[in-house]
Amino acid sequence: MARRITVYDVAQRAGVSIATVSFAFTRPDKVKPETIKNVMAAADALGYVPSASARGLARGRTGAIGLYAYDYVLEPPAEEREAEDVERSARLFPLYADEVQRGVQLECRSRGLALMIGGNRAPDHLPHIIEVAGRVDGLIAFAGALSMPHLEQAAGRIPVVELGGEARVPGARTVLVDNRQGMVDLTRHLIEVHRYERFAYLGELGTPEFRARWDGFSSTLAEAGRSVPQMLPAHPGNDATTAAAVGSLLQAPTLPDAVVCDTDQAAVVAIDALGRAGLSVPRDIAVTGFDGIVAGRLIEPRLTTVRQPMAGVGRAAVRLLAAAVEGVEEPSQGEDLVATFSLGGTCGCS
Amino acid sequence: MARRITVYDVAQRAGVSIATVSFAFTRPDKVKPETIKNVMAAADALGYVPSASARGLARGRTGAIGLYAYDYVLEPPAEEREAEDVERSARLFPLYADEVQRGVQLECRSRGLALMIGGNRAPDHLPHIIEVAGRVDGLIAFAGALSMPHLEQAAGRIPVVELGGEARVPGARTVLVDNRQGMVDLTRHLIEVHRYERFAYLGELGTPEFRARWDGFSSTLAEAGRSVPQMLPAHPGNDATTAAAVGSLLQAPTLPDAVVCDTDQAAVVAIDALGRAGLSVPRDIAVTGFDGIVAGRLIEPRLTTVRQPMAGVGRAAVRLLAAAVEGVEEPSQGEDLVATFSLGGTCGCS
DNA sequence: ATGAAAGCGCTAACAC
DNA sequence: GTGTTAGCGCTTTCAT
Repeated sequence: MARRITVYDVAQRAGVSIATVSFAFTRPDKVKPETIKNVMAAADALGYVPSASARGLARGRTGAIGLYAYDYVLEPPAEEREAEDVERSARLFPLYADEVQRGVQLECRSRGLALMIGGNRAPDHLPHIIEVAGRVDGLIAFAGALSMPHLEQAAGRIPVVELGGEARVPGARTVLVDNRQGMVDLTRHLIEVHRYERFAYLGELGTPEFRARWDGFSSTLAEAGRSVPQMLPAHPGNDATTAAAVGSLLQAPTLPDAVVCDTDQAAVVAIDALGRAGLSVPRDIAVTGFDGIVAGRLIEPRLTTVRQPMAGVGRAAVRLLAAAVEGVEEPSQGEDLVATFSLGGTCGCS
Repeated sequence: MARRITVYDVAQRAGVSIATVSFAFTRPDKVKPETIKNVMAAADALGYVPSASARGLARGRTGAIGLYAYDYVLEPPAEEREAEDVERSARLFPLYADEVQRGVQLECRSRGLALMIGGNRAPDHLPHIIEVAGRVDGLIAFAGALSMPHLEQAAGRIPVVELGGEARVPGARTVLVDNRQGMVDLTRHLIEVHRYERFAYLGELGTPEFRARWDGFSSTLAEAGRSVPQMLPAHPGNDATTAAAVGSLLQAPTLPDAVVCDTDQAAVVAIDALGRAGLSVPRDIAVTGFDGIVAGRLIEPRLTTVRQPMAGVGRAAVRLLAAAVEGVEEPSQGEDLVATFSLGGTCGCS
C-alpha cells in the first residue's frame, strides 16, 4: 500500500490550498463551482479517502455512536459453536439483544450514523468500554453492562443511553419500557382467568427492568391475596441457571400452578426442562415469559408472554442519543414505550 | 460537558510528561511501576478517556475494521416494519447476511477489534463506503456491495475482503465458499435419486458465488443429458421477484419436476407461492434452496438445501483481514470453506 | 472565493 | 525511565 493520499496531495494536484479542498467537501456553497469540480476530479483521480481520525480530531466529533453489549449476546457457549446443526436452540433465533441491536442499526442507517459495536465478556472490563467511548460521539449500553464508575467515566465524556436502565448519573439517559404494567397484566390474567393459586418466579433483579417485572408480579399477587413466592434465580444467557431453578421446583413437595419467568429465554428453557421431567405445558403446569422473542412464537403451544418493542427500543435509543449529541436535549428521558401482554397457549389458554 | 480531559491534564496531575502518560498506557514495561500507578490514579481521578481519533491519527491505525452490507440486510420493507407481529416471514429469522455478520462480530470480539457497521440502500452510494473506509484499518464487504471504482478506492487505502467475491483488484482479498460443488451434489441428488427430468432455476448471476451455483447446476444437468432451463430471475431481498418467477412457472403449459432456487430465501418464498396456487411441495413439485438459513429448517417438510458455513465465512473474513492489516499476508486467499448438501424433505425425500 | 496557519490529542523518535 | 518535540490529516478562524 503506497503512501496514503491526503488533502495535501489533492490540493496540490488541483492547484489549490488544503483549506479549499476541505471546504469543497464540507461547505460546497463557499467554493466556486468550478473549483469544486477541479478538486473533486483531483480527489477522484488520486483515490482520496478522507481520514476519519484526522477529521474527528479536528472537529471534536467522530460521527459515530457506539453500542455496548454483554458478551453473551455475542459469544455462544463453546458446545453450541461446534454444533452448527443444533436443532432448535433459542440461540438460533434473534434474542432480545439481537432485536434491539437490529433497531439500533436501522436507525443509525437512516440517520447516516456509523455504528461501532463493542462489548465484553465480564460486565466490567475497563479497557473495552473506554476504548469504545473514546471512538464515538455517544454510547448506547444495555442496562447493567456498565458499572457505575465506567458509566460515570463514559458519561463524563459523551452522552450515554442506558437501555432499560435508570438515570444513574447526570448525563446518562435511559430508554425505559413500562415493564411493570406488562407484568401486572400477565399476572392478573393468570389469577383472574386461570385462577392459579401457587406461583413460582424465575428471574433476577439485576436491572431496573427486571426489578419492575418482579415488582409487577409480586405486588399483583399480594393484592390478590396470593402468597408471593421466593424468586428462583435464572439469568438469560445462562440457561444452566434456569435449568437448575426448574430442578429445585421439581424437588419441592408440591408443584406450583404456574411458573412465571422474567424472560422468554428462561421460559423456553424451563418448558424444555419440564418436558424432560415428563411434565407437559400447559397441561401439568403453566409457564409464561417476557420479551416476545421469536423462539417464543415458534414453540407449541405458543408462549404466553409480554411483548416489548425490542427494535423500537433500539431506535428510540439512537434518537435520544442523536438528540443529546446535537445538544438538543429531548424533553422526555424515555419515550414512553409500552410492553403488551401477549396471549399464547402456555398459560393454559387454548 | 466540561472540557475534555486529555493526556496533558493527566500528565500535569501526575507530575509527569505526556509521553510518560502515553507510555504508561501503551508500553507499561517501559515505565517504572510506581509512575504507572500515579498516572493511572490521575487518569482515574480525572475520568480520562483517550481519544481514538487522536490515537488513530498518530498511529496511522484505528484498531477497527468495517463491515459493509447491502441495505436490504438492514432495512426491512416498510410494510414489514409496521407489522411487528408478522407471523413467520423469513425476515424474522437470521438470514444469510445476518449469520455472516454474527460470525464477524464474534471474531472481532475475540480479537479485540472494534467493528464499524456501514451499509447503504443502493449498491453504490459513494459517500458511505468512503466514510466507512476512512474510519477503519480494513473493510469487509459483501460481494456486489461495492462497485469497481469504490472497491479500488477502498482497496487503495486499506485491505479489503470481499465475501463471496473474487479478487477483482490488487489488494482485495476474498472469502470464497465452494458453491459450485455444493450445487453439483444437490443437482445430482435430484437427478440420480429422484430421476427428475424437467427443472426450473430461480436465481441470478450478480456475484461470483451465484454464478458458481448456476454453473454447478447447469453443467450437472448437461452432463446428465437433461435440458438446461432458462434462469428465472429471483433476488434475495426482493421476494416479489421470486413470486413473479413462480407465477411465470405456473403459466407455462407444463410444470417442472423440480424448482432449484439459488437461495433459501427464494426457496421459502417459492414454496409459499406454490402453496397459494394450490400446489403442495414436494408432492406436486420439488423445491430446493441454498445457504442453510434458519427459516429453511423450520418449514415442514424441511428445506433441502446446501449449507454454507455462514458464521464461518464471517470469521474467516476477519481472520484474513486481520492478517492483511498486520501485513502478514496469508498464503491462501480464501480459506477453503465448503458448502455441504443438506437433505430435507422438499426434494421429495421423506 | 481562497490561502495561511493554528490547533485537535496522541504517538514515537530522539535526547537526556 | 522520562521528557522534548515533531508530526499524523483535517478543520477553521482570520486575512487577503
